[in-house]
Amino acid sequence: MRSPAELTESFRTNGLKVTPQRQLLFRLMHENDCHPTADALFAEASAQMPGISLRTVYQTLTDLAAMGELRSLDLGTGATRFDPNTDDHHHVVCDRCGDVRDVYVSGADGLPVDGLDGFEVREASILFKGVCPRCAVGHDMASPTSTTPNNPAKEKLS
Amino acid sequence: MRSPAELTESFRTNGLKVTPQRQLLFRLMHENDCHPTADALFAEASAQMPGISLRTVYQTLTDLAAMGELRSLDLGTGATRFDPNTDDHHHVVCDRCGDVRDVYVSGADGLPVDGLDGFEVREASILFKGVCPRCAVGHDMASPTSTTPNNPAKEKLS
DNA sequence: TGTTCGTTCGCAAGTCGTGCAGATTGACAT
DNA sequence: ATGTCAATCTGCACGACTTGCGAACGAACA
Ligand SMILES: [Mn+2]
Ligand SMILES: [Mn+2]
Ligand SMILES: [Zn+2]
Ligand SMILES: [Zn+2]
Repeated sequence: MRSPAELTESFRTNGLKVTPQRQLLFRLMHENDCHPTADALFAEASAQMPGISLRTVYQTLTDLAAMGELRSLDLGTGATRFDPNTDDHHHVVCDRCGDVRDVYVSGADGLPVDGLDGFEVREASILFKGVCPRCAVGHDMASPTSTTPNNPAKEKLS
Repeated sequence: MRSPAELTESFRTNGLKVTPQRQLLFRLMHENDCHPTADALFAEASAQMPGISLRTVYQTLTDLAAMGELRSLDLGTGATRFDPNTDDHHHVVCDRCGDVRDVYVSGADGLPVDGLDGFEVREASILFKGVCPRCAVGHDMASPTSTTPNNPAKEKLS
């Protein structure tokens, strides 16, 4: 997502007003990497701007998504999540705590897909579900003396 | 999903009762390939059994999913869809009409995934979005004299 | 045929998101 | 600086989807 200054510029040149509420959300989303829900952003925003309405948070996020400044995600966790990262990437979500992280899958394009006879595909998203490192602590059946030495950077799918 | 007879057997041996409502849903789901919502199944069921409740449809589908007899899917189309196909497969959904089809992606396992540091992945699902052949008719900007000769069996991702 | 406990049903309630309309205010011209 | 006007904000009601609850019901078995 672009910087608050760039968004301000862009909004004004498009006849859109730059309100304090919008500026606040520009700031809260910029460089945010935790895929917040509208409600979570409403909580953060309310701390800095008491009286801001949840309706406005929804409205602004929807607008930003429509402009392509951010992506709205349905990860099956109940509420829509908003993502300032507009790169071509995918997600992994923790079953236990709902934490979401970005993942990058190389070579996904070009895989043979059987069954889409005639379907004109416009978008493909990959969603991983599992358990995050924090939630895994003390909950798995691994040997008691050693945590599984997970490769911190690269693993294989499934 | 297993046959109504097999499910009946399985239910009874597990101390679960085989009610007319359940038998009907066994039949409606068996060999169903259109990924219906609870409400759609409720409509079908009501035709054959007036008075059956939507609550019971939800209950039975949830139970079957918990037993692994079917899968419940959140494809971002609003309502949960229920899938008697328990194979390892994925889905493509039409943006316009919501139609869903099964797709099989080979080689998805083994793709290098960057960013899941420590996440223990238990499941990976791929969701394609696009336009189905029926909805594409007369709505695209293709040359007017020829429909795009889509390969009917195999295409490449994205 | 009677007992029992799982099941069904109807309704209330919960979650998430949107429609609406009056009050507010940013942007710009005067 | 002030006025104008349309875009925006807010609060509330509403819609779609799903689940909680408890009384009535009925399948399974003796
Ligand atoms: Mn992301
Ligand atoms: Mn399927
Ligand atoms: Zn977690
Ligand atoms: Zn379609």
